[in-house]
Amino acid sequence: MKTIDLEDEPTDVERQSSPEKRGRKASKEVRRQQLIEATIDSLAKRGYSETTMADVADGAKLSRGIVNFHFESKEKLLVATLQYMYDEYSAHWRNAYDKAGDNTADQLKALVTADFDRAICNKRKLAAWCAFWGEAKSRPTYQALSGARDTDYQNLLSDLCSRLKAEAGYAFEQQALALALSALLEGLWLRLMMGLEDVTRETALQAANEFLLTAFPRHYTKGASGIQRL
Amino acid sequence: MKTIDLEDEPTDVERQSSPEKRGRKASKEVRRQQLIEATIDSLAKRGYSETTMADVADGAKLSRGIVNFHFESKEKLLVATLQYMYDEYSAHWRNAYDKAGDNTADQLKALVTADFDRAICNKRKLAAWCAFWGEAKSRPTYQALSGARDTDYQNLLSDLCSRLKAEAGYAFEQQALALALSALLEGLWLRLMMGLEDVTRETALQAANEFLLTAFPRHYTKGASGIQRL
DNA sequence: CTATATTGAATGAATGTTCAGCAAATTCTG
DNA sequence: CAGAATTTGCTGAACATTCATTCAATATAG
Repeated sequence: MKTIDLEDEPTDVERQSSPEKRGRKASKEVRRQQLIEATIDSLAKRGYSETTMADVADGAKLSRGIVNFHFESKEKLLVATLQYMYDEYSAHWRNAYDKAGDNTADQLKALVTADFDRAICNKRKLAAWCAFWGEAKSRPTYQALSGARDTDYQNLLSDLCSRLKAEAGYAFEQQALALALSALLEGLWLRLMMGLEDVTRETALQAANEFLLTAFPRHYTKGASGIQRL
Repeated sequence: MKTIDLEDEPTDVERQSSPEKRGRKASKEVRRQQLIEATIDSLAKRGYSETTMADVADGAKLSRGIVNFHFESKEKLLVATLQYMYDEYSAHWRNAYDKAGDNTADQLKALVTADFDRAICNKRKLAAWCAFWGEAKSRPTYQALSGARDTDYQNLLSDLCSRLKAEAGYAFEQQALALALSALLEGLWLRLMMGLEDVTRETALQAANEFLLTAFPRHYTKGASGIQRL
């Protein structure tokens, strides 16, 4: 119970896929990707306000002027980074949804579980998300991309809640509950990021499951690991 | 349904209580307070990374060097601002709790309702909170104060959930549910701050109430305005 | 050899901090 | 109580630093 289970996955450049292209002269896309990863690192380590172009360049082990070459400006680098995280998150939940099968309860469970997957839910990424959240209000460019849970996601959640309600005749108001659910997920992310109390990926997922359990008692039951579909 | 109900309360210096001391020479405490309010304004308007000492000084309609005179540095100004918001929030929920009477269900409802009170839950304050959240991870100084919902609050929520469970024999796991509830509240704040979708103070409160309704069906029922204790 | 990617020093703008001086308030003094 | 002396709050120009951006020179791949 004492170890915080939010370790980062391997950091830095080891992530790079094509080792043949590591030296001087890598393709445009590889460099951009490399710089975006370095940006996420810096956002996580130093926060938005302390992330400098030099940090990013150093993190990527490249020279100072490199970022302005591949991205036009700091602003554009950050937008590209946010877009990358947005796309990754988006692809992740869509994939989880596609793999979940036809059962509505399974689909909802899959979406919730996916949110706490190591691949997206780790200190590094959460810290980067939060860095953008902090700036989103005053930067129109960020706003659309900052709420990871976008309109599509929200609509899907709402739809699933609606279907479960129809299936089992729950009394809740579907729209309010869907909002509650997505806010809960985001709130748990925030808690994980803060990393104060002993909130771990596991306890966060438990809390989310507890919500499903109480909101949809006719669909889920307590299982050995987490919840099961009835 | 189209107007966003998140207007700020009167901004700027009009908030000041003692109008006699408005000219040159105000007491140390009054000046500090004035500068803290200007800081919140700037955080809300420009975000953390764009908030400068000049902005704050201009916002307070005072000279450039004033902040370093009353606070030693920018860092200390920001810490004082965060501390102020923390104290205010803390006093607010404690007051709501004290006024709620002896009934546990009433107390929990009062805490939740207090969270969406105009006095704390408005664009200006939420934006300022979020600005700090974005920096909290990389600044140890902020961490303790950034989670507005601190240990005391969390313990109280947990305690209330526990009592309600004992009263009515709910099946939920008390700790997970308490975490879910406080994360839900923070998540709703985040949503309100982003201000994209038509999430208003009212719909946010509805979502929170929907949670109480589904989690504690033996304690609450749908009422004319929000929920009622049974 | 040509085109392209990369470097790193130079530049200039933005910004936190300092501080000598000024002005209002307060205390002292005759 | 008047006026001098002192304390206290405040100003804004000057300074130093940090940082994004530029670009001429250089290295590498094809």
